[in-house]
Amino acid sequence: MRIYEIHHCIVRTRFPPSPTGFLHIGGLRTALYCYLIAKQTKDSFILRIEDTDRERTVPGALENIVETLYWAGITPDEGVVLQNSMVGQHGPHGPYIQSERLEIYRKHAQILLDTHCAYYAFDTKDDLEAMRTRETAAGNPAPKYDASVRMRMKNSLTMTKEETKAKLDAGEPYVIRMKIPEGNVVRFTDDIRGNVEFKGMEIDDQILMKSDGFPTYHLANVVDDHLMQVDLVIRGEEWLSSTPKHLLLFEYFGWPAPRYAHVPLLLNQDRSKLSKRQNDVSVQDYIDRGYLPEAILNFIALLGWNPGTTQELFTMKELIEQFSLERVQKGGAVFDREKLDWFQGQWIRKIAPKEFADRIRPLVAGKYPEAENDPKFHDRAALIQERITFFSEAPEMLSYYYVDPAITKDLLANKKQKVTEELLPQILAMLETELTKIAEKDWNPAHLEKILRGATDSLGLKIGQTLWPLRAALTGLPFSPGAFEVAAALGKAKTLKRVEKAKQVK
RNA sequence: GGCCCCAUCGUCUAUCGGUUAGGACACUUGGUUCUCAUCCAGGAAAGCGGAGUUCGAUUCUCCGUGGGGCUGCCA
Repeated sequence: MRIYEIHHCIVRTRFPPSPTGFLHIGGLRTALYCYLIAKQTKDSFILRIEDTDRERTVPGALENIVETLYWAGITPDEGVVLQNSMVGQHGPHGPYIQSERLEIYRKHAQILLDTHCAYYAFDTKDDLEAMRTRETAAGNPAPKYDASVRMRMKNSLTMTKEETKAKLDAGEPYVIRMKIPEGNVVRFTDDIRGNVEFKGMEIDDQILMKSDGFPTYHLANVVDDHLMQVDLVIRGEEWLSSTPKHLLLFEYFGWPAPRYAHVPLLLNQDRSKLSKRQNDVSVQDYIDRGYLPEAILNFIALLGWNPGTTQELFTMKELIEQFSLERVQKGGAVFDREKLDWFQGQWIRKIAPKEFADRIRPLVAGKYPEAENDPKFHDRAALIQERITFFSEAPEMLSYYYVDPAITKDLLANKKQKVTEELLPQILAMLETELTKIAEKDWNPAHLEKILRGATDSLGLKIGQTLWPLRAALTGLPFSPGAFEVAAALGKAKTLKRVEKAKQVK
């Protein structure tokens, strides 16, 4: 049971990745869902960069994230955008990169300090580690910096105002922690999970400002979502248990909280959280392997969401029309490469023939320069479009147009086709004489078929027995488009030359 | 350990108390002018366990069990 009917109201959403690596496939799905909801309600999709962890920020990650989003067609209306292929920012609530908003966070942390919702803490990492060791030894299995230990640590709640001020003035490093009231019960309605209740939950005195002057996710996220007027937060399930902290922060500031929707995680085959060890996790990996954005989008949209109908293939436009949080699954979804490949095959076949040819031509020409100016390239490409799943398979599938294939006896003779080595000379001889008789103007699949069928019949053979050696002689491949098509496309001269060559194979 | 979330074919999922539990991928059988692919037709394949509510539970409740997440001066 869902409380919100989200279809008819306007919803601003945001996707806030951390530039700690290339865009993650799970992140792409979250971004897609955010984008779909915003577009569905004709509102804005914001891209914000959360680079508050300076140690984990990796160079180039930000660019990759933005470019990959554009590759997928998930284009932000506001925030970090691409302007003339360069990363830029756009919108009235900027900057949209958190490291450029430090002053804003500092100011808001001060508000919390002033209202006694937060306090300074001077404990060093060693102090904290010692505390954890001590508490664990005392039988506390999960020590926290909460009310139970807070009063024994070095912070502005245990020190006098003068002591605190002296430490601050002396430039001693400090963090700002969020003060958590005791014994609260937090309830909220998640747009995917319904009512979520944290009973008797112990929230820790979360650090809001780190000693390096950067905010943590919790502070920055809440402040930005409010300032950027985000209506709906769609994020991964790993954030579900920290939502009470965020809700409390909104309460401290006196701001209305946005709605939340926690999407289930993507899983490995063994149902653990999708990991690098077992899968390609960055979208870049899939781009490099040649997956189409349409295939990736279609596949991940359906990992955790379903339309309620038997439709499997979706364009972005259809996803925008049909997507709804109500139909998002609560449980995690295993990432199944085989199904992804099926979508890839479906989408590669949907490409217009001309575009398909234009896409594969550079690849083929890279290996066989002749293809560059081949006037018949489009016809050749058309024959393989439904035979390949990736563009990268094209060069091999078209190789025999540009180079004479290596032909082996093992390929020419084929048990399954009842082509024995003894029969081979007879078949090849027949092919040569019959093909020689055909006039250039009649050199087309239909006529070739008519002649070859007739000749095969009169030899008392089955059509497969003549066509297999022909196709093998022409392509040198165990599989390819049909013999008639290939012969027609190759032309009479080349065809005869290869049949001739096949006769020489020992 | 604590807190939280989740649970239908191998996988992604439909089902909003009554169905021969449906579809898709993968698998498999057969067909489609020769191979491969496409396409078409068919097959095998599922409600974690136990109580309860109900005339009737996959569906509602509870308890187990299992899986996952969080429990950082990471997000």
